[in-house]
Amino acid sequence: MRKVATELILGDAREQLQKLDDASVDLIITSPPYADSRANTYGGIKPDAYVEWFLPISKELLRVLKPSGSFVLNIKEKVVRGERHTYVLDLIIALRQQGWLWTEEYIWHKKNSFPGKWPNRFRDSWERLLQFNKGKEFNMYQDAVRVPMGDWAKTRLKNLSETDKRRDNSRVGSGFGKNVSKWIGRDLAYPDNVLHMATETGNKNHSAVFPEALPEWFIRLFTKDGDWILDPFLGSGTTSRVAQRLNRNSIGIEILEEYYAIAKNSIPQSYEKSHIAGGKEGKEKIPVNV
Amino acid sequence: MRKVATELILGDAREQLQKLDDASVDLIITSPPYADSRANTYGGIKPDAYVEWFLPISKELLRVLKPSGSFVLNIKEKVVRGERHTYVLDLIIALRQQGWLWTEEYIWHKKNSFPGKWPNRFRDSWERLLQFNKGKEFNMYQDAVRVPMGDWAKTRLKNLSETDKRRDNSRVGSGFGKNVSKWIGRDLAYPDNVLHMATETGNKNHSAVFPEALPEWFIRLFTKDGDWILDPFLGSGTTSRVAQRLNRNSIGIEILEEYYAIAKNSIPQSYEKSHIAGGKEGKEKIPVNV
DNA sequence: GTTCCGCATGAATCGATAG
DNA sequence: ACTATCGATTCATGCGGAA
Repeated sequence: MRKVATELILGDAREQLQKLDDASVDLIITSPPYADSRANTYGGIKPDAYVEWFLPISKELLRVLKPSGSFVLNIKEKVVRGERHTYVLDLIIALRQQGWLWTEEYIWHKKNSFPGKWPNRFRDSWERLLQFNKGKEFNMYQDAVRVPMGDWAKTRLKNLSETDKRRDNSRVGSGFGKNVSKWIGRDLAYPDNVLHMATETGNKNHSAVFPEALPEWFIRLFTKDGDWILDPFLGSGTTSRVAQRLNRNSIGIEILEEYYAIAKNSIPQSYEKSHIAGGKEGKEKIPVNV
Repeated sequence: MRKVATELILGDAREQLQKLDDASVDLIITSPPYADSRANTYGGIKPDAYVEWFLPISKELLRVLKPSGSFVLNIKEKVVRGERHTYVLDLIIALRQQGWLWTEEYIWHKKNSFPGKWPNRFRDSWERLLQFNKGKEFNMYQDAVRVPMGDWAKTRLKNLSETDKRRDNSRVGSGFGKNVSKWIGRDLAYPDNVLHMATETGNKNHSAVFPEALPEWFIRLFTKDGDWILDPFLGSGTTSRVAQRLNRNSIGIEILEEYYAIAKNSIPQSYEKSHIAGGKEGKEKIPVNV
């Protein structure tokens, strides 16, 4: 196993990003705090102020991303007074004005979305995965996500429509081998831009905003062995954990000590630079000579 | 079987909509020509001019829709020079300024999307279904679209967990037994806002922009027997056909004679008013006294 | 060792009540 | 009138203990 660096930084993304080198990261994938959510930890950004809050951060992201890299943003707008708020739409438009290209919008379909019943809407079971780039040319390793083994294949098999699921259930009685053979027969199919993945809820040791399969899919798709991955809102460390497992270098920034501790404790062999994390020698930049 | 009216109108939506009464329609569901497509019918609207083209139409739609009605817009932005164009986002923002409320965005996941392979993107297998309303109160018949529930319900009913009991105890006034009775015999759950529907291919003579299951779902959700449904871009008649089958009155407008003919021939017992379709007596409004 | 089943929990939203 | 808090609603998932 090759050695990779897994930098975990405790601090505010707006400050810590400034220490990173220009064009030094191959993939940015993150799930920033949504408007008004996680108010007790991240301060609860107001919907109307969301774009204004995010633009200085995305400006730094634009600087540190390599021209061949991609930026994947997991976000969803909040419902305010019965209406979907437009701050995510406004953000997309603002990011384009900042210099980003809005390449694609993937859909993350969460089957186990938050329950509830309301008179005017159903459960919201999807989120946006916005892909931005610096130019029209970027690295994409499509073959890496059609590997028929591993979590992705299992997820694809497990998460089908209700109709398919019923068929699957009825198939279970007649033997599991039938399912496997069906998958193997289709091993040349590329995926589409709708990802079916369940959230990992609190029954695990740590609660993460997205399941490991999600960053894994994009890491495989947009990076190769030894590349650098950045998550400026690391949370409990999902992105860094997956990056290390896939043999990619990574930098994770987390503002909240509690989450930072969870990330640090759950990631084996992480090479942390406490002098950077402590902010004592702010001039030093990473990643260099790790 | 009750008699319903199925008006099919040959003409330009911008003109024909003016003949409809104020607040006379319960549901508008349509799939307008996307930018740059159907160039020979509506002149191939350029992406940059799309909002400007659509607003006069949506203004009429706002007028003819009942306060309790919904407007469901099936639309998808085009990829221009490697980027997703923002005209759909711009349209949402513009429609809000016009007075519409952006209530919800449903995702239509097309399981059998058009195959293809590109160096920088996967198959686009989803489309937006934007729901707009005139106010926060509107008709919604959620029970009409319930789906089979997972088998968890059976086990859940056997024994209620401690948490369930605690949650039940916190309910104001309602007795414990009353709550349990709500679940007994129930095998239907409410759906979420991601719709999994395959496109209809092959076996039909005409190509429809959406499968019958799609308007059917929204017609069941937002209208009741005898309500009025409008599709200003009818195409080959899918919306009108489904509306008639579900015993709803409907008005369909189509500009292209070829599609109009297909719709007319494929819909049995349709009560057309040729003098309106021909535009000779433009003053007459429908639906009245049908 | 398997399979089965109980069980807690979650980027939520609405409407009523209170300040 | 306007904002803040709170209770009610609801279902897929995966862990862990039991069969």
